[in-house]
Amino acid sequence: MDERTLEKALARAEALCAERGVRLTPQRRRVLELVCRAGHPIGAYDILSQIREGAAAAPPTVYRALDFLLEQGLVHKLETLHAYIGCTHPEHPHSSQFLICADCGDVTELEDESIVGSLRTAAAETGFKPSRPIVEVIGTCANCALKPPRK
Amino acid sequence: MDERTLEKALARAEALCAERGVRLTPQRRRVLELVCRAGHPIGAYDILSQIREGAAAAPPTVYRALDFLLEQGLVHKLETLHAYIGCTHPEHPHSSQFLICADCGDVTELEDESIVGSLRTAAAETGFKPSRPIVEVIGTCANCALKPPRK
DNA sequence: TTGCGGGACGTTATAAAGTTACTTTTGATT
DNA sequence: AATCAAAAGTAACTTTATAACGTCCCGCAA
Ligand SMILES: [Zn+2]
Ligand SMILES: [Zn+2]
Ligand SMILES: [Zn+2]
Ligand SMILES: [Zn+2]
Repeated sequence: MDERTLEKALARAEALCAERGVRLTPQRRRVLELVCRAGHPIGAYDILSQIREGAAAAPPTVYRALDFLLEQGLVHKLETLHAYIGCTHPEHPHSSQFLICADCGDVTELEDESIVGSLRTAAAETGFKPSRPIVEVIGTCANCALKPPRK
Repeated sequence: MDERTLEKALARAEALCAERGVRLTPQRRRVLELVCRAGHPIGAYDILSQIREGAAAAPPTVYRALDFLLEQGLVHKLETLHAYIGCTHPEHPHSSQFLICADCGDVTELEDESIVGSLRTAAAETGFKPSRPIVEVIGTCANCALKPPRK
């Protein structure tokens, strides 16, 4: 994520948190910044080591900030990667889907109504009430499909 | 999984592996048995501790067996639970979806064409080539929706 | 028969991800 | 100023997974 986009994302997060009456503390803001700046999924311990460049810190510091950011929908967790990524449209709560390129590591966040719809329908048929649908598709992105695999 | 079903599942696994020219060794068979017997998602270290009741064993023993069983499509991994479950229809390779009850822990394996279709369509729109679609829906199963939450 | 060569397994150690429990600080409210 | 809860600091620990290397066993070729 470039500097310009980052600024906007952080400003938007500030505004959202203010609106919701929750505190985007400096720590939380810092973690959000690191997640966004990475531009790709980043692990909790990667975040931690970057934080440690400026100050002492331990795992709970990062995990607490991530918990907050996840609750507020400002970041998402990619379960298959054990990594976190900034949300591209945090304004409204949503259930999104991720396309994860196994070659270059790029991730695309989708919000596809037809996927959500088919999930809902299938669940309803068995009487299941979904609360958190996880959809992570591993594969090859358009870019990487064109060129020989990296390495 | 009851004893009767278990027998059948193991026999089916034997047959499949023979057909494919791969070896369902005693270790692998034992791990498959433990996964199936559990009847619900079971962690690698739970499997390990059960194996240890009979003999010395270390994590790689279990993970290697699981890798084999995953490759052969005899078990699935639930990424959100870090746990493994027997496949209900291992005859043909497939990409399935899981409904995971957060209350009772029960998991239903679906093979829903409309979900797969909508995933394929959405991916195709961005030029993404899916190889491993992960779909795990956390929620409440029909049974648990009826009665007050456990605990 | 002997000597590969590869797959399966044993063993030790370590990495990576996440949590618990308890203390201290901070900041808003009264 | 006193109070209280949310946030952050800190140390230890648990859980999940992998790396690295050695051994055994079996099929097959020389
Ligand atoms: Zn999002
Ligand atoms: Zn790519
Ligand atoms: Zn299956
Ligand atoms: Zn249930």
